[in-house]
Amino acid sequence: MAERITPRSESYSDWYVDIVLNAQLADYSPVKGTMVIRPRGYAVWERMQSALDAMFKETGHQNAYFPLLIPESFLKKEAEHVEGFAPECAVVTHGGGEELEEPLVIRPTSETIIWSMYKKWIQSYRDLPLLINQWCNVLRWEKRTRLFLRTTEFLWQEGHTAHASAEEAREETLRMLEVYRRFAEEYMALPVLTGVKSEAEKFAGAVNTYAIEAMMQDRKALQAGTSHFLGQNFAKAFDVTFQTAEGGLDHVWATSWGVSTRLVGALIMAHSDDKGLVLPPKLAPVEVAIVPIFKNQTKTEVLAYADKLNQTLKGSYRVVLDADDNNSPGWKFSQWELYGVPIRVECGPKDMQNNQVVLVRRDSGEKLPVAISEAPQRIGVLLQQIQQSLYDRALEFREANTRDIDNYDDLLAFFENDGGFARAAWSGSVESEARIKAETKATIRVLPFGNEQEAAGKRCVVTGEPARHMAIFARSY
RNA sequence: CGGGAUGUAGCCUAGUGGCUAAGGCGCCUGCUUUGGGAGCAGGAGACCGGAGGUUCGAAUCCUCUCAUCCCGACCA
Repeated sequence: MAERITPRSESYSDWYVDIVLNAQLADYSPVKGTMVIRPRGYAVWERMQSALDAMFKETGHQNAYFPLLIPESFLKKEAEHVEGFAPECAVVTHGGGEELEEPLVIRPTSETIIWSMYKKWIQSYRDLPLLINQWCNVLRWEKRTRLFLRTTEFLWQEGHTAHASAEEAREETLRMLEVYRRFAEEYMALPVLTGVKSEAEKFAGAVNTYAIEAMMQDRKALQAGTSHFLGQNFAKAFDVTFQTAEGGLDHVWATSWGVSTRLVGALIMAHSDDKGLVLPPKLAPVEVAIVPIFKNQTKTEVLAYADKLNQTLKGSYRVVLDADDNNSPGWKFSQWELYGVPIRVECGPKDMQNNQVVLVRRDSGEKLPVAISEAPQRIGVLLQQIQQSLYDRALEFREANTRDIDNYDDLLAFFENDGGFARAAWSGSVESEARIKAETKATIRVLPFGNEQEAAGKRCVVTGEPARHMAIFARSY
């Protein structure tokens, strides 16, 4: 306890690890690349889940659960899919003490098992659309792992939908991308760019991959969610056809979309500071921590005063009263800051005399004395302000670190000296994207919607050929 | 997979061939304290990552091995 957190300026990745461990969000577990999500971290994930789940239900989706184990042959049915995932699959070869006839893959994603079932369930256009989501764990054998951001096993949500037409499936893909954008911005206070991924970055087996992309405090990009238009690729691989209203037979059109516990990592890296975690109020498991300040003579009165406030707030807020008398107030202040609680309420004898309490903002450190009778209302307003100012600050940071660049030397210099998001015209060729990656380590994070029009008349920043896109380049997680 | 680092009590660290492995934090008991990480007294807790070797003697030297972290390559 009371351990020093490495300052961001010294080492961003040490800082990140220190926050995760010291704020008790997660801990390393015995198997390489895996982690335990501790109660403080899991509570954040639960809040994310419940907000997202409600949004999925509102858009007509139902939850279901498909098995962890997938016959190895299923993965092989879609050519790009198997090529993309085979290297990172864990395979079960033995069960019940015997070697299995067919090895079973632990799901790296569930498209194949789901589409094998959709084949049974879909016969007619009347069965469509089929809109299913599942919350589960998946396993990808990653060579390099980082707490929350990339772990061998992680928790996520995967939506899989089937539609009667390409247009409808495309609409669904974009609808869910929009759900993710809203969630990131409204709940996580995280501004994101939306758009389509380049060929090199798209999902194995998709026709198009769309993503929300955020900037972290070290100016690197983080893909926070993806939504895929799968075309008829999986329907063809698994032979899923349906009778159209006109009596014909057609393959089903598909989408899939997901966000994972990586979002917790995004949340940490977007808002936290050298004192510890900073959580946006909407996702904070505890919104308000009350710290009474008392001496022996005043203990009873102050605790009664604090508890009265606690009881008043309880109905409306997620609040804890830290009545422990072993730790000093200063210790508690630091502790609740480390845990990222948005508002701390200090109340001691001086406050009692004035019928007030002191509200302290986690994001700014600002101390606000308020009349105790007004505290409940003021806290509500303050939580909203904190939520908003976290978003504003993150947006301001992103804007300040996004640069329009129109020649290759500047692009090289930008990633050499500054880093951030570079917006530049791009020909659309695989070679030029590969060259930028090789020389700057930056990749195309996203081709923002409407970028083609903007690119008209411009020349590719790498090759000088006529540009087809305005692309966002950045180094990424 | 390549490079680097690290494994000594729950955590951090000292100990680089020689007495019973040392200190800080945390933990337990008691007292005292409490407006920005409190103090005193007492206490529990370690086969020094593992195996083998060298030696009268190994946490320390050698060999092998395991694990984790960081950087890079790879990567929905």
